[in-house]
Amino acid sequence: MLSKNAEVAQVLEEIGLLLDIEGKDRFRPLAYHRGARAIKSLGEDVVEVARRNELTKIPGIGKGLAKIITNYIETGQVPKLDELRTRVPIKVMELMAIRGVGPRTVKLMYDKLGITDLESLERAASDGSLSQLPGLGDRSVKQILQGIELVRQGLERTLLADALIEAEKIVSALRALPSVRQIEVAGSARRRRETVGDLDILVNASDTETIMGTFVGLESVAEVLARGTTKSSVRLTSNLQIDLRVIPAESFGAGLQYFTGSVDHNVKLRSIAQKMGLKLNEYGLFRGEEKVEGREERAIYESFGMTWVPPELREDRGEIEAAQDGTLPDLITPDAVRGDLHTHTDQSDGRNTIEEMIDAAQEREYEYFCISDHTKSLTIANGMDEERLEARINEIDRLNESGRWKMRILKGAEVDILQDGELDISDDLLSRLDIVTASIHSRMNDSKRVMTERVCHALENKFVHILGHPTGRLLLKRPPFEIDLSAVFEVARKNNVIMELNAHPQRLDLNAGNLRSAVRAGLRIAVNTDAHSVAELDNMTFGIYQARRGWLTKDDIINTHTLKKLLRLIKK
DNA sequence: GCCGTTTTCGGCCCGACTGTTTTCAGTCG
Ligand SMILES: Nc1nc2c(ncn2[C@H]2C[C@H](O)[C@@H](COP(=O)(O)OP(=O)(O)OP(=O)(O)O)O2)c(=O)[nH]1
Ligand SMILES: [Mg+2]
Ligand SMILES: [Mg+2]
Ligand SMILES: [Zn+2]
Repeated sequence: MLSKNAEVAQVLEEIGLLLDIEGKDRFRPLAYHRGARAIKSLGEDVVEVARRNELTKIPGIGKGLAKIITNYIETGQVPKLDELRTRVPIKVMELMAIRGVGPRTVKLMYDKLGITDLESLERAASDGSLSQLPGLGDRSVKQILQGIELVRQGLERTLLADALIEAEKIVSALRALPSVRQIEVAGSARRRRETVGDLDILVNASDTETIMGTFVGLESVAEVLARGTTKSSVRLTSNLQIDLRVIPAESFGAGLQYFTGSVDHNVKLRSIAQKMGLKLNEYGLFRGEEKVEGREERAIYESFGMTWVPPELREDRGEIEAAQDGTLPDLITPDAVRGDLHTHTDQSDGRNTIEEMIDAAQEREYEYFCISDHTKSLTIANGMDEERLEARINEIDRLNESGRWKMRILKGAEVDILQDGELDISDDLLSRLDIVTASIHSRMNDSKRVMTERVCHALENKFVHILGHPTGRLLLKRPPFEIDLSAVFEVARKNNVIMELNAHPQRLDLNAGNLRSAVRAGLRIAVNTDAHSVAELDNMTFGIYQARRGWLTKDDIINTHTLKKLLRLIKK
């Protein structure tokens, strides 16, 4: 099951690959690849963007690609792709997914041996015919056979949260080496993308030999993909790929800039350098032979008359222009958070008691903390009925009165939005809560129109403060349900409802693109952990990462405000 | 196909590693 964005990206990707293979034009396929990347990292429903007629506002999408996308959304058809597939009947997506196999190899294999898919390639590799092709020796064939297996296993991306744990292990192993002066995680992990394709690690060191040796010799390494003097790659037993780049001190800033990406951000920056008669690469910024900058990443941006761009924004979505104008946002930082407005206890499906959760919140020096267990229709989560909710309200009153905690404990609930958009708890009881979060937990496959009406209706309930995980996505598992977010935003604005940024590493919902649109639509955001245990309170960090990717500032986020201001802002 | 304080035409980022190759094309970052 794919989201529309993923479908559209795949269409563009496949056209790009087929054009690559035809080899007629070097640059046209690049445009399709760039378009595919742009849609993949859009972080907003492409259907919505198309409906607003704003596809060509996306960098890399022009009239041509916009037409293909619109047509695909409206009819499900892509004549250009059908035509290409007829001319070049190759399953490019699966063949080119093999490491080491690119367009030239696919074309050669097709022309000489009629290879069109993994199966026919495997046969040719096994019966010896493949190694007869020019440029393909026994080593290549062996690598291809291994590659076929990996493709069949299905290469998934990895959740940022999981990847960062793995990164820390590798970083600490390498940091222990005496010749290592600096070491940084770069790539999409440094940009805090919610999922990463691999880990990219940059080292500043004098002695590259020992570094590379240690790196490829790490216990978790399953396969060494490349080993050079400045760059090596391995695949771990977990199948996660790690790229290591070693760069000398005087180039470390340029190396970090390069290795952080994104590709499109890099290409744009390098083009700007070019136009200024300069050259930017991972070793520095050069005027002719002379290195102008390189040690400090910041100085490279400043050389272009830009302010330093926070890695989370480096996606070529307007950040370069904003850096030139000096109008980059002052992004939210973790220390600005004053409380968590969505947490669970063992009253519903949480693991810890209410007191354990409050103690943990106190340790995090919060000023307020909302307990918001599930309500009755979520039976699978042991949701509370009115009676239990009322008892909970009284309990929190007593806890606040006890004076055991400096922090204010807010009375909340995560109330289920029913099939008809009504809530499963009476207004009477809702009125006694400080914070009401309304969430969809059922019937997520209903049509877009139904889902939109359902959510909008719930937001019109005058006791609802926050819409919980507004699109219901589960990363690597379930795409967002279909919903017209612009309509939701409009109703939310009218009714003073806040959008949640659910900080669970598998949700991060709203995502970056939608956060940006929500704020543009005049809404505020609550960054909430939805913690089901004490440990999960630390997921706030991932929420802040995503908020930064959504260009959010402190003021956009409701739980950076003091208790007093918070309560005033949520008032209907 | 995209895009614009050097252009609406004519450019399009730049470098490392591998294999099989006699000097580099292909692939990947
Ligand atoms: N200038 C330039 N830099 C590139 C290119 N490809 C990759 N890079 C840089 C920017 C990337 O962020 C960085 C790491 O490459 P990756 O392929 O791992 O991409 P990234 O980490 O951004 O995304 P990922 O989550 O791994 O798919 O290397 C390129 O074609 N040109
Ligand atoms: Mg990467
Ligand atoms: Mg990489
Ligand atoms: Zn919840």
